[in-house]
Order: sequence, then C-alpha cells, then structure tokens
Amino acid sequence: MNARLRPQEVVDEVTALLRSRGERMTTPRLAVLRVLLERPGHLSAEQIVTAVAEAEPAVHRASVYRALEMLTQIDVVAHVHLGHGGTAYHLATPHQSAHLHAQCDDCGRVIDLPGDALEQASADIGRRTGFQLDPRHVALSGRCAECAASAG
Amino acid sequence: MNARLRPQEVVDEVTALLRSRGERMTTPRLAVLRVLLERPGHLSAEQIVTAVAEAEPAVHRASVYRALEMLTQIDVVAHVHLGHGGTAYHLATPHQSAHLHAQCDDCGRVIDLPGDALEQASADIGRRTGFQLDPRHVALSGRCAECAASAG
DNA sequence: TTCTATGCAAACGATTTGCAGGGAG
DNA sequence: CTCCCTGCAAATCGTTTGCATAGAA
Repeated sequence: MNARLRPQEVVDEVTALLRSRGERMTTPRLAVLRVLLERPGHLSAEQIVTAVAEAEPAVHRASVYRALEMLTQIDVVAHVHLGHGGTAYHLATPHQSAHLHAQCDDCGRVIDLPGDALEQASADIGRRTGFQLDPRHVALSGRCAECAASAG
Repeated sequence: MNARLRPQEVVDEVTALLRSRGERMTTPRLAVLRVLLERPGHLSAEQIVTAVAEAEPAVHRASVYRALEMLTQIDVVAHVHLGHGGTAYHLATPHQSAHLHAQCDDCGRVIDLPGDALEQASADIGRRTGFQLDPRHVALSGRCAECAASAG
C-alpha cells in the first residue's frame, strides 16, 4: 500500500485486493480505511472507533476491530503493541519508509525512529542467539527527549 | 537484589529493605517473593497467582498484583511488557547481568538477549532523535530460532 | 495500639465471540 | 440468491479500586 496515492485510488486498490482474496469491501472496512488515510501517524483502536463513528454511526466497535484485523491480514494496515496502553494502528507503509516506534515511559508519547536504527543490533542478535529481530511490532521503551531533559 | 544468595537471605534482605521504607513484610509479599525465588525466568501474573495460591490459598489475586507493585518499587522485582499476553515478572538482577527480552511473534515464547545487544543502537538513536532508549521494559519482537527455522 | 496492607467484590478498559439477520457480489 | 460480514450483547482477559477489617510492628 502506498500512502502517497490519493484516497480514492487507495480505496480502489484495497477493494481489488480484498476481492482477489474472496473478501468484500464493506462499510466498516471502508470507513476504517478512510480514517487511516485521513489521519497520519498512529491511532489507537479507540480513536479509530470514534472517528469511524462520526462518519458511519451505525458501525459497531467490534466491526472496527474485525476490519482492522482483515486489513492487517492483507498488509494494508500494521499495528504496534505499546507497553503502556494498548495497540497503535497505521497504514502499512512501503518497505523503504518503514519506521520503528518508541514509547516514552514517562509521558506515554509514541515517537518514530529511523527504520534502520536497529539493523546492526539485529544482525548482532541473530548471530549471537538465532533470534530474528523484527522490531516493528512492538514499541521500544525509554524516555523521550523532553522527559529526559526535565526529569534528569 | 542478588539472586545468587540463598532464599532465606534474600527474604531477610527484602524484609529489611521494606522496613527501611516503612513498609511491612506480609504473607502475600513473602509468598510472591518465594515464588520468584523458586522459579527462574519470566512468570506471568497468572502463573504467580497460581503458584502463590498453592502455598497460601488465602492470598487474593489483587494482593499478588499489589505485592508485585511494591516489590517493583523497591527494585526487588522487574517486569517486561509483552506484545502478546500481558506482562512478565522476574527478580531484578544486578546491573551487570541485566538482560533484554524478546518475544517470538509465532510461538509467544520469551527469550533472554544479552544486556548489551542494543548499546550501540541506543547511542545511535539518542544522537539522532534525543530518545533515551531503555529497552528492558518492553520485549522486542521477532522470531525465535526454532520458529524461524520451521516457518522459513 | 496504631495504621498499613489485605480480602473481597465489583469496576475497569481493551478486545473477542456467538448468534441471527443484512447486504455485497 | 448465497454466503460473508455485520450489529448487538454478552463474555473474556488482565488488572485495578473502594471498602471494612485482619494483622505487622
């Protein structure tokens, strides 16, 4: 999925992708996709539920979760598990612009990190332990610049 | 806390530590500490609740959570947030043997990684973004050696 | 005796599921 | 017309909280 395409193009693309898998484009799936297209960055399930409700009041929370799951399966959506406070969703970006996430232990804010920041560590860990690191599914922990500055 | 001391010594040490803070050594706290001393590795809250219940049936789940919180505050216990399935607890190890955790996206297993595996990445990220990485509070994601081998 | 930490039950937030009916293709 | 997907309600999972009281010091 390329976030740089215009919304309607993405919608058409995703619709085709769904159909090619025997799935259907439905109101909840469309609404979720549109919310993700409109808002950049990482959204919580709750934020998506709220935004979807504004456009499509009849869409139920459970359907938002199911839509997110389906869109994840076809690689249109990706999610990041946060240590504090659930899961963040975003459009799956093309590989070259994939980024990592880190969450501040103090303020909870989620920030983006360069996608290649753990490349060497990945190789190192793979060599030493056999574990194949893929650090995009979970937010790293630590302190953001602001909190580090104010809290010492 | 040094896990290499004998259980009774650790118990005495922790009791003293609690008292020095005006806290008390109680049945739930003692039971939780003993479970953590008996079982190495990372335990879920549920596993701790179960193990505590065997030794002290009267101890309530809520007290286990409260005991874990208190023991965390005095740096006797540490926890790691997992992407899938809650939080893992373990005795806080001395700094020189602190390790990182990674959870397999496929099988959910939690493995230990060398504590210094992200040292360079930390420095790199700090320099580039100002974010002070402390990767011990959240498990890294990826695939364990076994799942990587079997799933390609 | 004092005052903290506990047991209990109920609240809680996030997510999931069983079911009957609606709507996409 | 079919069968997938939805809305709804209730269940589930992990964790937290208010309250009266047991119990550590």
